[in-house]
Amino acid sequence: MTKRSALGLTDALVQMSFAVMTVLNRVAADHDLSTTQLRVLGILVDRQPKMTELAEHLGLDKSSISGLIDRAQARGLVERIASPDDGRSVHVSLTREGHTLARIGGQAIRQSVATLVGQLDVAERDQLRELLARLTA
Amino acid sequence: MTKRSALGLTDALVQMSFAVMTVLNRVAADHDLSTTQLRVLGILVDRQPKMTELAEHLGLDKSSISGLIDRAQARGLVERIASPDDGRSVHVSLTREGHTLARIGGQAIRQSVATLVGQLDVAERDQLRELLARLTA
DNA sequence: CAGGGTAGTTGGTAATACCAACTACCTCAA
DNA sequence: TTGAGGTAGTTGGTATTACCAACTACCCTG
Repeated sequence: MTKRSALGLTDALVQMSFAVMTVLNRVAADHDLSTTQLRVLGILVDRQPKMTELAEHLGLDKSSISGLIDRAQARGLVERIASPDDGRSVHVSLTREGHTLARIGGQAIRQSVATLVGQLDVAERDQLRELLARLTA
Repeated sequence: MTKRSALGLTDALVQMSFAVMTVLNRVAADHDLSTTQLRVLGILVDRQPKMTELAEHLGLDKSSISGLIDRAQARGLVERIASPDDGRSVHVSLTREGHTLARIGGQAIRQSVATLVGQLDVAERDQLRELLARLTA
């Protein structure tokens, strides 16, 4: 039975996740963003999804996206672009400023998370990366 | 090689954390709780901290705790207990119902997270658990 | 025993996220 | 081709979360 290690693994994963979320939260707050907004920026770096696609990606209701994008747009971070194919659809796209902030935020996250994993040597990090990659696959 | 793994580790950790938070969120919602409330229950399982200690533990402002505990108390999940030592302090304690919900929630989390790590075999889980344990240490 | 510090609450604000209802648009079938 | 039904997004209303600043009640020290 794997019961003992399974229990410990869950706790470790949850604890780890809170640590990561704390980092994300802090990085976001440093730039006057919420974690969700920072996440949106990260998503938009290489995509211009429709509102609904963004909602699915984030696991949020589409009505939550409207306000989120409203605020980001008011700050000049994103643009709404009418779909040429479908008069109902709106694509969301980073502005130049949004791209800059996404890049800065990404760097800050990488740096902070790097601190988190600083305990591990290179081989262990590689091991961890591979194990995690297997999970999300 | 090195560059790819360095970038990939952060991304994998962040993605994993969102996956875990989604699980926690869903489990909490299943019992009409927020993630924070579920977390509070988890903390209180083996402690009766003061409000301020709880705030520190959660990384929240003490004023945020008041409302949180207000709502949990209104639902009969926790009790405020005046400190015998200090007339200003209040200890927070799970009620019997709160304990039950904490236990049920913990099981649900373990089960859902177990699904997340289902891709890994026993040896890999053990490896992952050890690596994560190293991080939080 | 007065003055300064600490614990917790209150009030006010903004953001997040939900649901339900709505508008505008699209598509398909009669 | 037109109208019925579905889809995309917004709006309005509500609850929660979390913050800060101001407040009350209490503790401790000089």
